[in-house]
Amino acid sequence: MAWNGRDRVDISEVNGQAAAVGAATNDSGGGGGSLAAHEALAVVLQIRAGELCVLLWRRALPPFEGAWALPGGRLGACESLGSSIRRQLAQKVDVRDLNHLEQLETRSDPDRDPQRRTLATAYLGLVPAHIDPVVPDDTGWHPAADLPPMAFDHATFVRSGRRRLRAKLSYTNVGFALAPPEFTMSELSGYYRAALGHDVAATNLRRVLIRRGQIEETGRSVPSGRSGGRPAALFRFRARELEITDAFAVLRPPN
Amino acid sequence: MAWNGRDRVDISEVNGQAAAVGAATNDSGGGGGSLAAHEALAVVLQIRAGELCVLLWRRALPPFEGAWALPGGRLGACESLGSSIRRQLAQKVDVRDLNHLEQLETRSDPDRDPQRRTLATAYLGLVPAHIDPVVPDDTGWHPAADLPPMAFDHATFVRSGRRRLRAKLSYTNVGFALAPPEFTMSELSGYYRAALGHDVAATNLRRVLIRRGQIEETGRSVPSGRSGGRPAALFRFRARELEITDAFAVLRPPN
DNA sequence: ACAAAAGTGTTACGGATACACCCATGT
DNA sequence: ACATGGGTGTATCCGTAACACTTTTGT
Repeated sequence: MAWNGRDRVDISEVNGQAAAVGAATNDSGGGGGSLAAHEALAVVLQIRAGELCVLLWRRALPPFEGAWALPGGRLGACESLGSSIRRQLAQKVDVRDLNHLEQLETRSDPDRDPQRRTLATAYLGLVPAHIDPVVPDDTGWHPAADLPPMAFDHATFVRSGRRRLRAKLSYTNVGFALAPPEFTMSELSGYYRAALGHDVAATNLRRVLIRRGQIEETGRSVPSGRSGGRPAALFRFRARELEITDAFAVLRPPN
Repeated sequence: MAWNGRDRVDISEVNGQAAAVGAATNDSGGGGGSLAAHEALAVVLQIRAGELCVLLWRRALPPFEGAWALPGGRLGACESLGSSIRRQLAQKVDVRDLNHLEQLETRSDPDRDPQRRTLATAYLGLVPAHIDPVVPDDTGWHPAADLPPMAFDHATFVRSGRRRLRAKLSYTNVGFALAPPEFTMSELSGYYRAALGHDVAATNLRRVLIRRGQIEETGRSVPSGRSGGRPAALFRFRARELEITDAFAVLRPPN
């Protein structure tokens, strides 16, 4: 079946002049469109004690009483989703030192919240390893690989964030968002190991990241520990913004 | 500053029992949260005449009168964003033969729509090259690399969709969504060339895709044209669902 | 026979991994 | 001296790009 005139008016009503009057009332009914609650959530990840952890808070009230949930909450009337999640992380869990924040995805299943229709847009936030934010009592870090019982569809957001981080570690410089300002190569390979879930040889990691221009030597080094060993050189990431350093290696343009 | 009790109640109000009564009224005001209009949009791409094209319709009314816009519209009360955009593409522009549909991103800038607060979630839809949907008069295909004047932030969604397609061509089997059920290797390399924006040698493309198990020979071939030449073998994609066929080649697990 | 288009074989090369070996320090 | 951990050099391997060559058809 082809398009009919009436449907197209739909679009004009939304973005056009017609929407200016009475929009809030005539929308809530049928298929024409509805106003829905919208919340911003964050999958905040940090490497803690050699393990990739996610920040969760424990719900005290139903639904999902006692289950763990992602920090976040309702979108304000005059803010974007990005600034909303930044504000809420700062206010509610005292997380201000995100080195990186990016949008993950939006879930819209009508039944995802049993109480009322709520859309949720999740963000991936990364906290560098040297920061230890003071979080509320009901809030804590949990291994991202071994989640406690989670509320709503929040577990799927966490898995999505983990996947995103793992993928980006291999073709971008996101590492900067996991590491402190300066680090040794064995520390860095520890962060990579925790995030990727498998061993990463420090010696080759160094070459890969230097070849790509992601890291550089600071010139300084840390003294060796009590068991001896050569002092480790200190490195830093050259950029503090996300960059794609290894655009896909296949189907690349001819010379 | 650390968390204070009042803020946390926010979250509970949203997802908890407190929200059951009076939510629609007490939300629209301050920073506590608001109900917003939400629309689903689609960046529908197809290779047409050797060029990557996007489906747009021309706005007849302000705002952005005369500018081109992505198809889509308001989210219905009882549908998810994915089913909403499928419905609207079928109803409004008669596009039913999407081989692939995936979410791109959600934009929430309060000023993105000058008339009223509207969030938009864009999807990437791919139509195979052998289909020619009957679209309304005000709707047409435009080269994705050379967009006409676009309404709202829609141009940024198109660029985002193009980037996504290009990236996924190199590490997934999305090609299946651009190509007809059967194709010759030179046809396929034409689709890749159009989508990637640079030459793709058919001879190597074949080896790459066969090595990865993406395509296989059908056993049949097409007769050569009037200018002669060896008949071309016909291939097909082995899967019709998105698969990651080349997980990132670096920082891979040790043997 | 010749031109045209498809397909195959072979080489070259870029980039990563693996691993042996060398360096700097503490005890 | 020797143990310990960091750093360098080098061999190897994997997969793709490039390109010459062969195959199959039409005129």
